[in-house]
Amino acid sequence: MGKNLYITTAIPYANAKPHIGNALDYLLADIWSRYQKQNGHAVRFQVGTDEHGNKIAAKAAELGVEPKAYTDQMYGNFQSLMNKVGAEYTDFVRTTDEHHVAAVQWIWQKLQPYIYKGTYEGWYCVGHEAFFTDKEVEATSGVCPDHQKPYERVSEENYYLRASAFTDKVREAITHNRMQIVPEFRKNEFLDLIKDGLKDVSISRPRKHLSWGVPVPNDPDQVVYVWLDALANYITVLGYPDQEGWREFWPADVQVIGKDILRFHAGIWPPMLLGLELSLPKKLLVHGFVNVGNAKMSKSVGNVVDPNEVIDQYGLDAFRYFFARHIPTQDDGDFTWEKFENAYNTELGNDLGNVVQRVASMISRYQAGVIGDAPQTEHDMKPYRDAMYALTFDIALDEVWVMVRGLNQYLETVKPWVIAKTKDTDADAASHLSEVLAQSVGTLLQIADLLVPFLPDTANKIHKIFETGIIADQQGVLFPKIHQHTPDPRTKKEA
RNA sequence: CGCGGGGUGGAGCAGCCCGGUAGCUCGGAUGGCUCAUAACCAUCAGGUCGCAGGUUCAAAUCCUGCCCCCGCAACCA
Repeated sequence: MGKNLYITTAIPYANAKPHIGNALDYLLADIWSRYQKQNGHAVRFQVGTDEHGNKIAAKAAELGVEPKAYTDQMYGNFQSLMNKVGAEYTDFVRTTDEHHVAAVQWIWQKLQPYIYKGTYEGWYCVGHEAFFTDKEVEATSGVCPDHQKPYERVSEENYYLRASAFTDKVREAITHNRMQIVPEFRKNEFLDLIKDGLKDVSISRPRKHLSWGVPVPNDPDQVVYVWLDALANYITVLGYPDQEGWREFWPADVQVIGKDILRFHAGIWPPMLLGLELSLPKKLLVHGFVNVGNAKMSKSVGNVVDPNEVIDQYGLDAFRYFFARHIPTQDDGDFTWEKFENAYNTELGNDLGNVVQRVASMISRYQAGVIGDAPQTEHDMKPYRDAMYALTFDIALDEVWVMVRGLNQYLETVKPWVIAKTKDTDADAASHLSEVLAQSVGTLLQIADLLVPFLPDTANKIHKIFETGIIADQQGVLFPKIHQHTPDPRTKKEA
């Protein structure tokens, strides 16, 4: 058995419905997790929701309920999305969990040597109850466009975390990949960002400006800033600091995040960990955004794609397939219904589904469903394994499809249907045919193994069909054609 | 002069580091086959490899200048 592994996903802010970006987090983490489990490792897989902060409080007030009551009804949306994308998570954390809150306060105490009180000064809008950057203030000529009031110069007392003290250690860890930022260009971006050193970060707010959050220990006027609170989830969910077991899983092997939150995970999180005398995570996997028709997804444009809709129409495995292979693991990707449906029909249907069908069908027809001995096939798995290790899941799937194509080409070369014509009169032909078909089954079973992390249901179905040595009854074909968004070739001919 | 990535046949990409047949997937055309989900297999379609120079026997690949696009730079998944 392998060692214990730990993977995390960003915890989304629970003030909105989950979207495709969240789904991507869960999917990538789940692929990695299933792959590791397949290879005999024990994997702990964290997910959760971030439930503190002004936006939550404001939304709750708007609805006339308590903040906690509000998040109680919101977090389930995320949980159901995780389940819907098939994420086999092991731990679900809410930042309003009692243990998490207590642990954050414990962490605050432990970090005391690196915490000091300072003054934050900036442009404040009373209507927003929030500070604005110089740039924003300048762009609006000093007047808040939403409230038609001038920004006020306000200073407030904050606690600060002395992140600057850890600049050298953090930079060194990133540079030498002890905390590896994947992909490399994100690493370089971040190193450039901190070339003048890490900045100390404000980690609290006066209660009058932030009412809904973890109270700062021993200071009733201050509330813990949400990022410190949120980042801590990765260890509190393991039971840190008081429950047994967390040491077996920390440091995390992979932390999956979106590109927008890299600087918190590379600039605040490591100083926190170092202050707590904990190891840094081994890898940060930074994925990009999903565009729709090359445009940014946004509610106002109305081009938001709901992952639930995709899954409901095409099935879970089709969803996982497209977002794993056609949205590059480490960069932005593009979704359109046409692209999706094309990939579904051609790659899943014509390539994979069809080749499974044709092999199964030949065995049923020529050998009454008896497979014979499926030999261990000897395809080169290294490119696939390398891609998985490099966290380029899209490339790994490319490799699987090389095998799928290869099998179709193999069949075309040996022509089992030709051999079958003489098998009744030629004993050699019969055994040759059996050998060829068994060989094909061997390849399909291997393909199924490689698909386990990506298309668990499909992999399982393929196994079911062939594993007993006799072709099982098939419940229809694997990926039946769907033409909702693309022309149907069967009707096109008539035109 | 902020840092970085990129401009390759209709679309999306690889190749460039280690110069010398321009490759892959999808789409299109033709042919083959009939085991299969109107599928599969083969071949072809001939693209100034952003522009202009330079180095070289030879450059998509190295050097210089220019044009254009994008990411980060700013608490946008």
